[in-house]
Amino acid sequence: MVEHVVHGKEERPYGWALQRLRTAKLRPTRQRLALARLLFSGCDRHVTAEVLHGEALTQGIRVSLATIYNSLHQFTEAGLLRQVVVDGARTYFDTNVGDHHHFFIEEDGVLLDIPGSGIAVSGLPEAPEGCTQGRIDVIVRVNRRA
Amino acid sequence: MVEHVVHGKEERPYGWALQRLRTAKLRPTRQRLALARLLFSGCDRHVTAEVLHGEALTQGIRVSLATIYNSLHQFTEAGLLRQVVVDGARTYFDTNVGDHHHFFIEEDGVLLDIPGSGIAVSGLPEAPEGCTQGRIDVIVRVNRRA
DNA sequence: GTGATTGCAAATCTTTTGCACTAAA
DNA sequence: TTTAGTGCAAAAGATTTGCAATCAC
Repeated sequence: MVEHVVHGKEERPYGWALQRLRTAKLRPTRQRLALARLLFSGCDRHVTAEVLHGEALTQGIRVSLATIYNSLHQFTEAGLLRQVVVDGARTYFDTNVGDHHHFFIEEDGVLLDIPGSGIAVSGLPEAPEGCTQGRIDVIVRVNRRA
Repeated sequence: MVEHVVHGKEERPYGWALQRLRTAKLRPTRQRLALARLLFSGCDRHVTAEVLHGEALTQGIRVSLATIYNSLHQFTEAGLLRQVVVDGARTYFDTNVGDHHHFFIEEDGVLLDIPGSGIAVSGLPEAPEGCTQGRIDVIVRVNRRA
């Protein structure tokens, strides 16, 4: 049994998912561990509940869709994931919780990260009366060329 | 019977909705005319299908929800409305089709326009390989202060 | 054990669809 | 007429919920 899984350029100890769940005060159940590994072991990704579920089943991980939804929301609350809204039809969860924005390819519902460094939104008025400013989402919609 | 309806600072001839529908090549039916008046007679607004439907019923306009959805999409295709996605739960339609962005008050699902003039997004990379850039949406999420 | 978590199936909610009926041109 | 548009009720999707069974501690 391998002791590490590769993550982009760096490696992550196998017990990494366990640590993250513990830190997030989420009981490391079989399902949550498996999902955490699916989500965080590779490069950054954008998943929908349906896609993640399919992936889990493919890899022989038995999880119900309800648990997928629960976990995605719990991970999001814990700051391990970020929700991205681009398309009324489905919700995307992004493993990249850092500062960045998105390209959205409308034809095939694909999201691509745009690193946040370098991007600036200027000329914004201040938040409306009685409101605190939160996250700024920039979505650049793009279309496949004919 | 008044001959004009007020629209912000300017006035609009009563037959205005009719004109818009004709121009958009949409048959001016009783329902579409009524909805066009509800949508375009006052200030710019952000409506959901449900809200528009309720409003129509309140004013004694008999329309089915299916027709509301049909009309909202037809108006959007005709460029009279613009769809705004901020919240996976429902779709908003904006009567302001000009260049602008939005504040979104998460607590109560309210959208506010931010005039586009003056706002600039700098540092964007070019669209991904084989793609043409479309609209850029900037959503500033804000929260009610305690 | 005990309380948190899971799975299932049913429920909910928004949006879409099929089709007979009605109205505009 | 002729064809587009409407309403209804059913269907479709995505997501949530209730609750008994199961698991982590």
